[in-house]
Amino acid sequence: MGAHHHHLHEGESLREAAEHQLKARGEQWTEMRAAVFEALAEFDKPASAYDIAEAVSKRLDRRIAANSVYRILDLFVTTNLAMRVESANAYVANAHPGCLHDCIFLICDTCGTTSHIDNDKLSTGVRDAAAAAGFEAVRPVIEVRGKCGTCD
Amino acid sequence: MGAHHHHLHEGESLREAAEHQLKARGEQWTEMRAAVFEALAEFDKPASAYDIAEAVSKRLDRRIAANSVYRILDLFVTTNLAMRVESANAYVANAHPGCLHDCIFLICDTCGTTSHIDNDKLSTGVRDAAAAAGFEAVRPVIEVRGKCGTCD
DNA sequence: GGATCGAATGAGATATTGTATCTTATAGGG
DNA sequence: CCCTATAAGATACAATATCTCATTCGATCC
Repeated sequence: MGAHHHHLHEGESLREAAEHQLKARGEQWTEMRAAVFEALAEFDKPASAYDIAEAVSKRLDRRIAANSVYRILDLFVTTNLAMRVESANAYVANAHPGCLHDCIFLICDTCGTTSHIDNDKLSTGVRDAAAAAGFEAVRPVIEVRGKCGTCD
Repeated sequence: MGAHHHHLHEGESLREAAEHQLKARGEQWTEMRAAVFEALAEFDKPASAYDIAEAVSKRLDRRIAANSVYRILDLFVTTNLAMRVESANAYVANAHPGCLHDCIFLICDTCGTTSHIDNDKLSTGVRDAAAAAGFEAVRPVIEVRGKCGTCD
């Protein structure tokens, strides 16, 4: 388990935290970005860009193209408002946008539910192991496919 | 670095090791599978299924469809003859097919070259952290994006 | 006010990656 | 030699990702 505690935002307060974080990076908090973030945050599983495009299209009652969503998701990932789950080709909202971690995703192959844990000892270990091999780690990807507690 | 040493196969001897390993699993070593394995082993970077389809098409001088390649790659992954690099949607041949590890990929974002290390302490740590969160780890995915020694 | 510039988004095409289904070929066991 | 199971071919399609160019909208400057 991560040995530390975050204030986990949810609902309105999460949206506000995200807005604040994005603005702090000198980026705009537009209607479109708000819609993408809120749609993303409402999914209880990692959502693909197309899932989000569909959700946002409903929300705004007009068709939103995938490329717009990809652009915004890329921005969210670089500003730590969202994370990409590589092994699922999908995205999740970051519940504590202000806080930077190498996070570890646990993805249930049965129900698709994904949780994430932080473990600085492990992620540091991965970075160190890379460094020992002469490799400069920029972005560790640590994901575990398996079975969650409720699917046992 | 991994704290242990494998006999790393290469060229003909790697092909033979792969053939042996596949047969030991009760699977056939067909011309097609051999062609896919050899094409895969010749790439110095992770290869996509379509890259491989193209290479095999040249090698056999007839068009090989992607789905055949996917079928064979899936087989190779389940029999540990190859591994999938999730963050690159690509595959690499396993240089020591008889030996089972949770491996750690180091993928250079500059040149694409990918190496892999084994570190049982880390992969066990990841599995344990998952277990501590009530999650049954089946397949850890540990990959590091960054910059390799020669691209510094 | 109008000209201009840059950031954000729209529109659509296209590229890439992955699956499903149905048919045909072929290897091995009776 | 025939039967069956496995492998591979053919084709269509679905899902994911990127590219190019056009448009919109503020902000700024004149």
